[in-house]
Amino acid sequence: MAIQQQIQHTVIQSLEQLYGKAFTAKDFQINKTKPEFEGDYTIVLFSLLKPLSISSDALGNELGNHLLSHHPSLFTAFNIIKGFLNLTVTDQYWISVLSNQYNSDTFGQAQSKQKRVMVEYASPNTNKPLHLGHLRNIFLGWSIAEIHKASGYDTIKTCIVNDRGIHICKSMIAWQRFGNGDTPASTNTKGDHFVGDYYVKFNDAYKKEVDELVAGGMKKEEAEKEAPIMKATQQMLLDWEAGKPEVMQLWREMNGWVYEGFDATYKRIGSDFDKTYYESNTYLLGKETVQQGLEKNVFFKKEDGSVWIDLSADGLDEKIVQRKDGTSVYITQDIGLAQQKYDEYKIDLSIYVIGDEQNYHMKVLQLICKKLGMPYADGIYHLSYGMVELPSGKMKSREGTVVDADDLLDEMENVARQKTEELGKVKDFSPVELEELYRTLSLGALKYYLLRVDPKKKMIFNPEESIDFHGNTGPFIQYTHARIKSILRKEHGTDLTKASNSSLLPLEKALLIELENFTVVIEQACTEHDPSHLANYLYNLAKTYNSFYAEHSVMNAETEEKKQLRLFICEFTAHVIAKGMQLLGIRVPERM
RNA sequence: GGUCCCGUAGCUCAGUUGGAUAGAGCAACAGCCUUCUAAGCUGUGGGUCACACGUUCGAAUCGUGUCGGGAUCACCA
Repeated sequence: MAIQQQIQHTVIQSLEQLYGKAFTAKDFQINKTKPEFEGDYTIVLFSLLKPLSISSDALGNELGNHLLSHHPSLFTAFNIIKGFLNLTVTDQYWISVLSNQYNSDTFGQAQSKQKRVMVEYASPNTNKPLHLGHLRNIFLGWSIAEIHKASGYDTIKTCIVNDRGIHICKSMIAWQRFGNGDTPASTNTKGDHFVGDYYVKFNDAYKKEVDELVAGGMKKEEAEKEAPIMKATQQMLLDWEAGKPEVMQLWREMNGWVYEGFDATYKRIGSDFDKTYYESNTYLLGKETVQQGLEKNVFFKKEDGSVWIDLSADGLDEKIVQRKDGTSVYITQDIGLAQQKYDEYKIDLSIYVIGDEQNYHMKVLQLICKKLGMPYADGIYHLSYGMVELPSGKMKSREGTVVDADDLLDEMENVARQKTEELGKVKDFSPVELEELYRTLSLGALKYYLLRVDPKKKMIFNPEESIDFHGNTGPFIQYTHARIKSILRKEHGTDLTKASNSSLLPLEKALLIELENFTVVIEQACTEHDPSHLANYLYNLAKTYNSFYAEHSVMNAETEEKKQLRLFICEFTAHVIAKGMQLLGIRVPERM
């Protein structure tokens, strides 16, 4: 049990015994004691004064003494300052944390909750390569899945690929017209970039045609509809829907190129999926649901045959769920897919990692599922994240200011190489080991940069700062790990019993307090769907360790007992850093 | 216009189930490598927590309003 919970229990017990009144954890607050005061944890007494009609000094003294005399192994001292009861936890308790937890590989892995969660993330289009925004999405999705796993959930990572529609036909038409039979292989181009280029070519050609029509006297609006290339694209969509063989073949081939490109990027960033859904398979889903909804009177039909739901009672608008021609709209497909996910995996929770521009849409989706009485409705959670902007403003594909994922990864790796060479610490590494290290460091920097901030906030991506390897960064934490490992290559802790009676220096204790908190942080990151808590925790842990490292020698400790104690603290810290970083999708090197 | 999100140091961000004198990093300046990795450590300066009012013993945190930024309100996906 975590220390804060233990304190809570003991306080509730003591209050019951002292005053015969039953309190719950909600009736008072326990905080970590501020560093300028003596003590480890603080009970805020104010909320208890009225129900007990007692002064804060009297309560503090009685409670403090009671706690000390009844739990001598837990508490060693207390003081009261202005209504705050500061408790000092015994060194023996912290050392026991070390001896109990250190050896178990399962520290940081909660027991199974017997629940299954599905995390959907990435969700790319097959007409554009992945960009910086996708990276934030993918890193968040991957991490939140890992965090749930560590919290005891069964997890399924999934991806819905937007592989059909008018926009996909655009790149197909452009390739037919301008491709000259080129392929990614023949041009030595990564498949997703290859196809993305034709999407751009389409837009160029389209704009040219529109301009020509306008120059010929047509109105812009009309020209945009009448442009021959657009008409051809619309025809192609119809042909696709009709399953015309040559269109299907081209579609499959071009999407295949894109998937090869995506897979290379996924592999590079260490991401994968257990299950991939394709919109071409799901876009017709949801029709039965519409029927059910009509029968249940959740939906209603207008004169023209279109089907709607009225959400005005919930503060939203009327929303269409089926067109008058009987086809599904976006929301209907999502309802259908939600049902399919549930049918296939019997999931308890379904997390959607999607940008915050879809907040309204996801709210509607969940509300409709609820109104339809779907058992999975309450388990839907939209992990909404803000846009990634550049210091110069928003990324705009039309203005060519989109930060391409592959380019960015290349650049990050170059910086990692350059910095590593400057420091010259790993000259004995083989070329393969060096490449591995550059990848570990550059990805660590990028992932940490994108994960350390609250997902729901939009963030500024500053190319120079994100590439920084100092301060609050991934490489700082990785470096701390490598430093510890360097010590541990010399010697490991062997005997903690010798140290069990020794007293702890402030920095030793500070480290143990933070280490003990690891599982609490994982749980918090899980329930709040927010990996940034974990990222900031790891940074603070690494900082504390580095202070400790600068202040106290491990190998030349004052006594053999101290040396053993510190070796164990080092191993425990390295373990927590490695495990915690893994939950963020970041690897830690042995040397750097 | 309706709804939702955001506004904390020059910059990027923590801190928000109400708690003590609001914290980090970057940038600037000053120190620390004959001892375990200086991608590190220590210190200095830097704040009207957008603003106003309210609730409270106590507000960056809760409420109302105002200002500023963003998203969304399609028979697009």
